[in-house]
Amino acid sequence: MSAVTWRALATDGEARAGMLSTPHGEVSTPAFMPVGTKAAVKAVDTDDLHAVGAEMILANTYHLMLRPGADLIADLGGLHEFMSWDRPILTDSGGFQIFSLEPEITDEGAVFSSVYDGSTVELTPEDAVRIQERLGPDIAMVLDVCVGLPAPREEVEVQMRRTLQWADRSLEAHTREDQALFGIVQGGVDLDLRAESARETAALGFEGIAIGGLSVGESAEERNTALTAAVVELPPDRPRYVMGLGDTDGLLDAIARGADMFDCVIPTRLARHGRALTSTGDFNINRVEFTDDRSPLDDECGCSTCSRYTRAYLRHLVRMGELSAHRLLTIHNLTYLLDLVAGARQAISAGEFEIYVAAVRSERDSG
RNA sequence: GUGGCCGUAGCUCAGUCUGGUAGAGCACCUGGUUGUGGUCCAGGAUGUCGCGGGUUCAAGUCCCGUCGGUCACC
Repeated sequence: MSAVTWRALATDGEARAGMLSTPHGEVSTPAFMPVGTKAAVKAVDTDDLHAVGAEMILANTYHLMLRPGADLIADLGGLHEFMSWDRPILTDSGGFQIFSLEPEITDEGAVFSSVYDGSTVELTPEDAVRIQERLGPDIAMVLDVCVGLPAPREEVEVQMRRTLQWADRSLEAHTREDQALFGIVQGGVDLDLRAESARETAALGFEGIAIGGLSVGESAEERNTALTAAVVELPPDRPRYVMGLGDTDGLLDAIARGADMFDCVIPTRLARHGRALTSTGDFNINRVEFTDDRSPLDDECGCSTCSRYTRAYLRHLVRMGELSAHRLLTIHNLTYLLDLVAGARQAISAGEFEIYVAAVRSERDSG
């Protein structure tokens, strides 16, 4: 019996709408997962997350193993109880930190210098699985090696094969039956490597498969062709998760190619930097033209920020460094992206996904 | 009243001794940020150098005067 299953509800071309079932409930797909690296989506709380329509969130193995530690979280009842979030959680394995923190990598694993105190931290694929079993998310990810692009083909190939080896070891180490383990496809923007990685990863029998190593420096076109090359090799009855992707065009492109799940720091990070995502394009609320603007961030948005506050007020909060600015903009940006994928789900079910994409882009480009 | 110090970008100031394309930090204006260190990065705009006169090829800088601020003393 699988911890996590996915079933299709509708398809439109390659795009698919479906339902992901997890130990902590169901998630409609395509789904966008806000990022809560340290067991917190920055600036908001779980009430806010429910209010903006988030059904599943993401946390991070590397950060949580260091602070406060996986054993402590396990003692306190696991991630869900620890952070008071009773819906599905997915944890990233620390693979992205292999990209962003540049640890020493061997066949055995990765050796980090802790970002908190500089101490040496080793993380093997087995460690990542064991730690995630302690943390207790609904979905755990295998430790992978995410390569920044552009990179030499040899480097991409070496790390893709290493990721496959690690995937195999991860499955071997995985014991919790109430937790799913997802494999991760690598291969950069090389179509043959992508296809091979996808085939081999799929053959290992994961309950779901992620496509990683994208949005790390390649062009949108390269990303899309790499995505297609991978997706066609994946089993149609398993969820497909594109890691780290979260700009409007990227999401629509990936959904059109059959992707089901996404996460990205864009909405939350940009919010803390004063940038608002809207149906007519994104902008920095700091701009002087908004000084006396009485309109909401987005006329079409129904979030609690847009229903109550003007651009002029939000600009003031951002400029003064008021903490509420982070929360209010984060609520709005998450609402925008979650509404975007909700619209995609609806359009797929109605057989109108292409029309939806055209409408979203047309409105954005007119604004 | 006498003496000292100060007056340069929106703000705080460097540059004056030893004349040679007017600067920095902050603030301001744009843009960037993709499996997160609330950062950071990259560009940009900004000046009657208090005012007047003099010396000089050339004055923010040297000289004279003057205005304003400030401190000390009487």
